[in-house]
Amino acid sequence: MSTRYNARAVEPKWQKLWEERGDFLTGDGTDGRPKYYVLEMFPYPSGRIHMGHVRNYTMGDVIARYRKARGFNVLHPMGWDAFGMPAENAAMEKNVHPKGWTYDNIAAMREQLKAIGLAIDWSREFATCDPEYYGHEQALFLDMLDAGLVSRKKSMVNWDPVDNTVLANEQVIDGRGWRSGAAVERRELTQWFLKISDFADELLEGLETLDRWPEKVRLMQKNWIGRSEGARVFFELENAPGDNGKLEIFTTRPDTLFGASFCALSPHHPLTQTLAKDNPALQDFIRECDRIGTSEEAIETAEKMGFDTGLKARHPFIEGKTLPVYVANFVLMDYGTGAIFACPAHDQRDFDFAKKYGLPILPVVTPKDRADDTAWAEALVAGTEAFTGDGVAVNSEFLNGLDVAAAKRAAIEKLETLKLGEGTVNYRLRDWGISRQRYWGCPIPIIHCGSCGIVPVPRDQLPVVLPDDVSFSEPGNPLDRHPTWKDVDCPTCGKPARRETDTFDTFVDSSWYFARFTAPDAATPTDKALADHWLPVDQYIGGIEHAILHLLYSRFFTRAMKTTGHVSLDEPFAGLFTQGMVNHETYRDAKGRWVPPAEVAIETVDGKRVAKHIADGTPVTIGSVEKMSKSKKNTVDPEDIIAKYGADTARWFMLSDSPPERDVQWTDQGAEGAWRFTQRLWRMVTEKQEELAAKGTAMPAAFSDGELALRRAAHQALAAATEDFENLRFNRAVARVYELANAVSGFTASTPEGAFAKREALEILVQIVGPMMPHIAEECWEALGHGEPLTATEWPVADKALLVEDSITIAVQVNGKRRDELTIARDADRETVERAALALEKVEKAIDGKAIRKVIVVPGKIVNIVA
RNA sequence: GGCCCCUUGGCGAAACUGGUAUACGCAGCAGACUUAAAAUCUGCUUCUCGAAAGGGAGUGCGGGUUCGAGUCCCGCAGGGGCCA
Repeated sequence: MSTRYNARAVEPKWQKLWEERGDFLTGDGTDGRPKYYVLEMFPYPSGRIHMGHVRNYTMGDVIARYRKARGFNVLHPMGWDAFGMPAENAAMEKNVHPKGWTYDNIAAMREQLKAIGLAIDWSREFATCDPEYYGHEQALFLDMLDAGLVSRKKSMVNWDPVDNTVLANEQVIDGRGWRSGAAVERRELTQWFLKISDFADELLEGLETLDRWPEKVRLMQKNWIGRSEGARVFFELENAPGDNGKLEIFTTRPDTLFGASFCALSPHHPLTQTLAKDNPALQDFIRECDRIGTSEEAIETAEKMGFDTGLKARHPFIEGKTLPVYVANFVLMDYGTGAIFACPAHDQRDFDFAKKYGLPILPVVTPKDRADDTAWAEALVAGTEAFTGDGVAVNSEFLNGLDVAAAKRAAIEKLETLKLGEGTVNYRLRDWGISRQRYWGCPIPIIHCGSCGIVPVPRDQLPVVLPDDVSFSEPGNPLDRHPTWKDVDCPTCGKPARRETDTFDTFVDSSWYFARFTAPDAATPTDKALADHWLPVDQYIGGIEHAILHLLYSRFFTRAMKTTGHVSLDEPFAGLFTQGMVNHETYRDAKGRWVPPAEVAIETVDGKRVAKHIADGTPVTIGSVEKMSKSKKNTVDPEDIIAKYGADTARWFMLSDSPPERDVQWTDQGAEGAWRFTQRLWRMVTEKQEELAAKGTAMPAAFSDGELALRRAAHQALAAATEDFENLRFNRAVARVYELANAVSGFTASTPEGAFAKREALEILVQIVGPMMPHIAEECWEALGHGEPLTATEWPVADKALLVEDSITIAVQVNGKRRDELTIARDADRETVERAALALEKVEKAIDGKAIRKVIVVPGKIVNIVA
């Protein structure tokens, strides 16, 4: 009955059957099975899936199918992160409506995802641009507003003067808008904020409980939150205008106050703004600073610049000493208080600044072993680097002799006594600005009334729906330009008022979708009982690029939803897995243009790989291996691969070779290899079926050595692969499959016992393959005579008795060097093992008559003879 | 600059808790089958000396701990990430 395995015919057959049977529909969770929620980060509907999606969703699918077979009630949903700029760009470039473009893309991508054969409950699907979904999001926002978790304040933004829109920092490239190319300006805008910083400590402490998250991600979030202990210090100003008698600064190094040589204000500090009013030179300076952009990195790497305000600040500890006050470009308004005192000897930025403007550098901390070393201090002042390490305070009156930590405490104590400051904790984490001046996003449900001020849209009027009749012919926000949409009567006083025309940052949409999946049709944002049943997500899978923003926002949102009564937990994702990227070689033609892999033919000439154009044979240069990207054209289209080899092959290749957290390189040979294995598996099951015992044959009482070896191989592979699935080590599970397949291939059944062993091994093989290549596994399962699909079949259990060998082979070392090996009964005692080891000819030769000083016997592992 | 991670054959990689380094795959080589090719099957494939038997070296580099180190510790180099 052996024919070639035809994936193109077989895969749709099983996909149809699973759907008809409703195999992947999740009930309400009340059937008594333990729950398991597996989720992959939902895709942006760009219109086409890419290999990264295939890898991501295949991993989640293996987990979903494996858990289902293990008796869990699995929730594995799919949806669309459907708001965002690309839809508006398409509208501008191709004259299509964002809505139509998005839903068309969703339809196309849904079909592509379905072709991968994912075990997904499609009945729960939604898109974040569905008015139903974003209406609930608006309700959540209003709940948060009521709970005091929302604020409205002015903040600095990157403003693109051509597109008339705010840009995120990552959309500013070399100071220019990524789309328009216009020089980006810093502007102060009034925006809506979610008070994530209220949760800074909680989000930090919560990281400790996430023991199934990668250490790397937890560390990144910890750094991002950036908790630092320090002090606020009030400097009295001698000649400040108006009521600006005190300057409040934040410092993490109050121990270096005696080394202070100047104070510095952010260009956006209120005092700076006051001073600038009648100082054109300062106005020019501020403008120059603004040209650098808003990112910390840009500001850090820019050359230090300062402007002397002429103000003098009184030193809190030193009677009669005053410090000049500068405006400096490296001081951030958003961090601390927007003002600092500078100790050049012990801070690199202060040091660079002091050198440039000829300000004093006074070392007040020295390394512990250099306490009296004036030469060291002179060298520091003359050099180029500040000393930021731990040490001992000097030239600091009451702090002298204390180490940095003790000096900090003493300095804070003194400041508090003098009422000139206090110890405080500062966070790098800032509140989350969620206003975007864009059309394709969730409208912020607020009405601005001339009399009543800011009025929330009444809940019975939700959702505030985006208007369809908008134009993209000119830049700016189409909502703002719409002739009638923003005109509305004030819900409170009834007078004409105006809708908020900003929409939410799309990260808001993705901060709670995992909760909505637990009850996608609920009339409220969540059905609390169901959310509490299904959450947290047991295994979340996605790219490392979301290590901070999406994951931190979701953790915050979950807490905010708990505060507002929508869920009962703090941490939404119990387990997190960050998968690596899919890479491919790059190719360029003679003119340096990128060439897609599909247009390149590769041959081996004299052992070297040589590439040329398929079309005309012109030479192509093989470049480095990089992440698949449109710009480098080194992409492989999953649709092409599925059309050529089938989904199982693509899935198998994505799981083999590289560990899932690491990058994987797509190669044609690798894909060929995966395809060859599908064919081999099919042949193993369908050829020589006369060697197989009938289905359901009772286990014989005894087996020959060879038969027992095959049974052992099967059960050992099963036990190992089971553990690999538990730990998401898919590449190792793949290796187990190959090992077992090799064992089956090398076995010929010539007895009834052998026939039993071969069927047993083949069935186990197919079952291990099942979660990874579900279609061919079903086809094999059917060919083995099973009427019930594999999808509805329980995971097999390995026979423990077959996992241990009676006799084992251990290495025998002499002086730590392996000389021979020894096969001996598993339960042999130490003496027996030692005697057998010493009797080995090679061992005797290696000992060479020397006296044996010690024999180390580790049962089941090794013998080491020290001579 | 600080913190963190990584470095194993020609390549992707495996090695449980410190115990036979290189499983499994790819590529390559040789052979079988075939009129031929493809497909398939069998064998070989860390380096090195050797006809072989057998020996020596070997997990980026240099040290250390240990009976024993890919694995633990210290230093260095290269690559990557995050923060500055």
